[in-house]
Parts: sequence; C-alpha cells; structure tokens
Amino acid sequence: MPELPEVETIKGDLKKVLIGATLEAVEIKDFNYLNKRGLKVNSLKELINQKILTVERKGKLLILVFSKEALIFHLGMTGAFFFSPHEDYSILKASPILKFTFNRGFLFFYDPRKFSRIWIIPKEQYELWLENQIGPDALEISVRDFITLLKGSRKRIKTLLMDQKKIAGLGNIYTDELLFRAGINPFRQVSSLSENELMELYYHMQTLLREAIALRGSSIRNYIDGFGSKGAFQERHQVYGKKGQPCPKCGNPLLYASINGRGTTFCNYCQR
DNA sequence: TTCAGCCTGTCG
DNA sequence: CGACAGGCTGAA
Repeated sequence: MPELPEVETIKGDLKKVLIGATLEAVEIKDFNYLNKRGLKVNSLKELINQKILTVERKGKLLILVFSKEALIFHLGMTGAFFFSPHEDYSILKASPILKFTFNRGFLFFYDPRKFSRIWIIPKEQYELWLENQIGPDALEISVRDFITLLKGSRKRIKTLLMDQKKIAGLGNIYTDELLFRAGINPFRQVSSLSENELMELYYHMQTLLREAIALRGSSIRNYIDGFGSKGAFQERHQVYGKKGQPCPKCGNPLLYASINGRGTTFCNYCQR
C-alpha cells in the first residue's frame, strides 16, 4: 500500500511519539503471521526494555531503530500503524497483528491482506542490510546517478521506475502520476528516452513526491498515518484510478492497461 | 515478460 | 459472482 510519501508521513508521526520511548511489552495477536515470515517470538521479545533511538525510512521501508536492533517493516499493500496513548484500537478495520506497549502509549500494527514483512537486524548491520535490499531512495538520488541508472535499460519505463532495486520508493500511484506529469508513455523503452526527458522525469519525481508528503500521502482505501488520519493527496491525483475519465490536459478519455501485472492509467495523447 | 500465488475486502 | 486493489516473488 504505502509508497514513499505515505511511509515518510508515518515516519514523521512515529518520531514525534517514539523517540526515547522504552518498549515494555510486545503482544502477538497473530502467531500464524509471524510463523509464515520466519519471525521468532523470542527475537521480538528481546526488544523489550530497549529504547527507540530514532525512526527512519528508506524507499518504502520503515525502520524503528532500537538500542541494539533495528525493527524493519515493509508494509505491503495494507500494512498500517496506529499509535495511541490508550489501548483502544477500534479505529482499525481489522484486529492488530502486533501490539507494542511503550512507557508512553501503545503502537498497533495491523495488515488485513498480510502482504507485509518484518525483519529484526542487529543495529550495527542494518544500514548495510538496507543497501543490499534496495536501491537508492527516490528523494536521495542525485540527477546524475538517476540518469546513469536508467541509461541503456531495455525495460519499459514504468517497470524500471517501480523496480525497488534500482530506485526505492515509487509504487503504482506515484509512477502513474509521475509519468503523466512528465508526459512520458508508460510503455516507452527506457533507452528511447532523451537526456531532456530523463531530466524532466527526475524533476517531476522530486516535486511530485514532495507535494504528496506535504499533503500527508494518498488515502484510497486503507492508508492512514501514524495516528489514524487520512492523507489528502488523492484529491490531486490526475490519472491514477481515473480510467475512462477525461484527461486533465487534453480531455480525451484516459486509457487503462496492464504493465507487469499492475493496472496502469495514462493518456495516449499527452504521454508520448 | 507474464502469470499465479500470497490474503482480505470492496465494488459493480 | 468476478474483477480489482498503495507489493513482491518465483516459476513457466
């Protein structure tokens, strides 16, 4: 579910309440979930009495940095957090998988579709682990590196932008929105893009993501921030989820196609 | 590169 | 009832 702007919003929220907080208890509400991911209850319990030093994000990954280990979440399609000073989690649409009790409140993790993943990595190893896991963050990469990374690839541009090993953070929403803003057809082969088009793409990637963060992400179905509120960027979407509707630039109906199994909405006239 | 699979929920 | 959903993986 959450792409870079949503995870960034959650990160900011959790930082406000979790930095310096001590974990007092972990309650596992869904053992099957942990088992299928090879996560041991004991390694979760080892986090008890550790303090959260900071909360980080790389790509779509959210990292709770404890005194001795990093607890890393990939939220999949529907993973979400809810922090509250109270034990009431009725705001969530399903029952939580994990309940963390801190000395200053409760953090619930839930995921109705269960596509999320969790890792526990020793603190001194997690940065290297992140480097091996995914490519540079979409907001961190330089324009030079971005162009170098894309040059010569024979993949379709949409496929490459969504490849987390290349650039981390873009998902289906922001890739469709980005390609529309840049006027580039999602089916284009990367190697056919001019230097100018690549720079346009980079510029729009930065501005789109920053605008989405400023509006606290896109809430289509499940996404909520760290405190249960929705984002507002969905109101600014120009193409995502709008197949058949008139293109905001030229008025022709937006087309819909499948690229690598992901629904893709675009304008066949404005995106060349 | 396509497709099924992993899951549950919602919409038409 | 089928189609589809902010993701990703592994097999054909």
